[in-house]
Amino acid sequence: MESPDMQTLLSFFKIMANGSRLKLVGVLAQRECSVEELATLLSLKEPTISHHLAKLRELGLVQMRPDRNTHLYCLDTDALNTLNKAMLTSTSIASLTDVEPEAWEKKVLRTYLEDNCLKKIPASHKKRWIILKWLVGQFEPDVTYPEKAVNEIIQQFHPDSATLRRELIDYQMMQRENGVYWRLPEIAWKTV
Amino acid sequence: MESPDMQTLLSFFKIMANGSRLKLVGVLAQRECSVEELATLLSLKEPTISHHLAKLRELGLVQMRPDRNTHLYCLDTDALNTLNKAMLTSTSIASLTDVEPEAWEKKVLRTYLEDNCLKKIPASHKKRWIILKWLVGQFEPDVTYPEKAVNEIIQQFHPDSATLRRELIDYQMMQRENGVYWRLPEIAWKTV
DNA sequence: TGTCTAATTAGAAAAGTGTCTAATTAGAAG
DNA sequence: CTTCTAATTAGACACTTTTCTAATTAGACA
Repeated sequence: MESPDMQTLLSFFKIMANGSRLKLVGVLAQRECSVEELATLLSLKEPTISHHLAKLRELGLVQMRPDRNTHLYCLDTDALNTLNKAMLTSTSIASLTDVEPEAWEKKVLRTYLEDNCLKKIPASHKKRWIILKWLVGQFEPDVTYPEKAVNEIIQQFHPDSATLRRELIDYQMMQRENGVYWRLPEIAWKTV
Repeated sequence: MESPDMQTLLSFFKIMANGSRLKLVGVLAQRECSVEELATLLSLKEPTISHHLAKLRELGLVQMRPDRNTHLYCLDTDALNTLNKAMLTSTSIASLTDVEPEAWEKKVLRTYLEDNCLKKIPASHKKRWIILKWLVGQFEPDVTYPEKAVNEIIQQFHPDSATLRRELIDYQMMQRENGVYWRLPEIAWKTV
């Protein structure tokens, strides 16, 4: 099924997000009306009605046909139903969003790393998790490192290797046994 | 089925009629996020995100739970689906509109009648139809009137009884045969 | 307890929107 | 052809909304 793009959906909401236009749609769902008649029904001036009708027409929601000396407007029920149906299921909404999903992690890394060195250990849990994720990436998988090697690698980036080493264990990104350390698969890490 | 009232529907549209909020919904449909994270993803400042989230919360579309030192927001998918479904079928829209359906006719009558007299015969088709509808109401149903009587009745309201009499026939609100006139049932009238 | 961090609130500037009046256009009817 | 009517367009004004910065609050952690 074809799902509407972000822009169409947004236009639809913007057009409908107005009491007067909503009333217009309501009246026109029931019968054809001239601009003058609509103006009377809604207690607004003709130009205001024209303006709203033009917006509704942008989306193809109403149609106009000339009749004698008036313009008769009516609702295009099919167009309304199409827009309405195609509209938001939570799944289709999700697919609309084209934000860079890793923007957040990148920003945290940019904030805390400079010249490939860790400026500071983040205080907050989530940020620390991201930094540790990056740090554990400095170790090869399926390789065991004696503690000394671990410290040396960490110290390339930050002097406090003791804290960071302990945190890697804490977050279950690495494991220690018999004095040697190794990387754990991502599936084992503590969730953020 | 319960259908939403005009006000709820309008609020819903207003809340959704904004690109930033639409993106927020999109992101939160996929996963929980903190305010700071959302700000990064959308390239906006935290207060702006807070502001939008507050609006989404008004409608119950998102929920918040505190976690460590952050607030995690997520989409209430059920609420979204409920609002979405309950929303506009063209029939439910029609039922929302509480405009006085006869406001138009009343206004035309008010415009052309004064002290129970017809100030002027409307030029336009639709308005003339409304005036004639009122005029024909001055005759009893199932009664035949000779032409002289018809003229006298019409002249109570307007001097040009000839034109108005002819129009009543034209619009098929009255019929004439063998020099007498009578009202036709509304079903027979020419449609406006 | 005090410090730090994330979130919220307050308030202001800028952009957008709804409605009006006045002017113009298009078309019907004499 | 001219006149009249309904609709539209143009332009102005008020109100609302979005976003920002600065200030405040609430809560975690040392």
